Amino acid sequence: MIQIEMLEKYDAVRRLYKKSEIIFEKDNFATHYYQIISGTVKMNNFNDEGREFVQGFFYEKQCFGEPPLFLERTYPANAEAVEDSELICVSKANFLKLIAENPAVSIIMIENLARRLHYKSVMAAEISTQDAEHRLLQLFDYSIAYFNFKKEQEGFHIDLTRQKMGDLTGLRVETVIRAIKTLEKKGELKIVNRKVYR
Amino acid sequence: MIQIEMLEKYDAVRRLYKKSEIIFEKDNFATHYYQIISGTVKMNNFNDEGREFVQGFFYEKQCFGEPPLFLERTYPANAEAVEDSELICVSKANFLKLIAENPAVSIIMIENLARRLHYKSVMAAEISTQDAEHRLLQLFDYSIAYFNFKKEQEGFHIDLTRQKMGDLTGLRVETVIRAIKTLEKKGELKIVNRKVYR
DNA sequence: GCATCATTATGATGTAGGTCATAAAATATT
DNA sequence: AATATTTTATGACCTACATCATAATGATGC
Repeated sequence: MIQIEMLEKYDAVRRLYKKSEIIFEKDNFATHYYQIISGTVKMNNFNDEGREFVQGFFYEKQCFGEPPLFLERTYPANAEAVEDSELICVSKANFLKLIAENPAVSIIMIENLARRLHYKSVMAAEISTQDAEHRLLQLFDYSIAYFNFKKEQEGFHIDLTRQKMGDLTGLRVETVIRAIKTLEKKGELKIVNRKVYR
Repeated sequence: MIQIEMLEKYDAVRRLYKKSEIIFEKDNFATHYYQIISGTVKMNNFNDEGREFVQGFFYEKQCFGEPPLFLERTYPANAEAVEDSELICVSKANFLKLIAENPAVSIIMIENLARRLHYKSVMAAEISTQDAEHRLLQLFDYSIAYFNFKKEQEGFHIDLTRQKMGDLTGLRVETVIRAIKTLEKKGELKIVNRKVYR
């Protein structure tokens, strides 16, 4: 999102996080801006029974967890490294200074927040009123547009495990497995070698 | 959000919308920035069976539907006047010009988007993994902080009909009615004269 | 090359919340 | 004041998805 050179002018610090390491936790106050240099990060919530819901996955060059920096609020979810990852972070004060001093960055930040809000609006409507199959198709079509899924012979390869699909749609693995099989029969997608193509 | 005088410098136009009138529809391209002078607006989606999901209610001085203006995307939901309302709107081109020329407005826009993204993150996790009672309590607590609900003797008056509570949480009216009665028994809220207090 | 763990898979059973029907109370409209 | 509409309410029944059990397949590590 933001140029690394720019972040470095505001005393950015690099740090390595190991797979499964927690970056920040729900209900804590936001103290830093985080951007991914390499690796993958997910933001998630757990309900009272320990069931996980994934707010989203974040990849190289993307930032995450900024909203609370702009509000007097805590994080709405946890952030965890999905694989070994290198992050670059800037303190809240420096980050707000960076934004204030660089209007061009504000615009980037607006576009970024707008994109995420758009995704959440679409998925919120799906999750609350649509059935399992519909939710999954929506997730796939959205993921194709947002993540860097590759077009192969069979179509776009939806590079997510059944479990992750469930975590992103609020469904259980078994339901996902059954739903995508039905969708295959209906011709909405293809399953080749256990991989899902749309 | 944005000062009316500022909007007028960019050729803002005022317009009255009658109760139930549609302001814009899902899947259309965004052409204007909208801000409420008076009245109430809701953004909603309908699933295949015509069931409604309310993305949010918007009141005086608030704006809505900006994300697609910053992206090359269509609206993720419809916007409808809940009561007779007066809106002020600015064309997309003028709005982007306004943002570019007024860095202070960018910051306001960032805070605004951040707040809505925060709300959606909290509700997404609730809706996808938590039970009816939990979802409703979360909605109430969030609404108290965001909307202008008043503190009365019995507590904060949750000024939403059962139907609206359902539309915002993806639950049916009957489920809402039953859940809030159980919550009253559990002492989580009070119901006096059919009004809900928390 | 074997052990461990993650992922995909399938069947049986359970349950929260949806659906449908019906009605009383409150509010809006004429 | 009479009528229509909306909101709150309750009971009976139904269904989509969750849960639990069990296993085969594939990936990762030592």
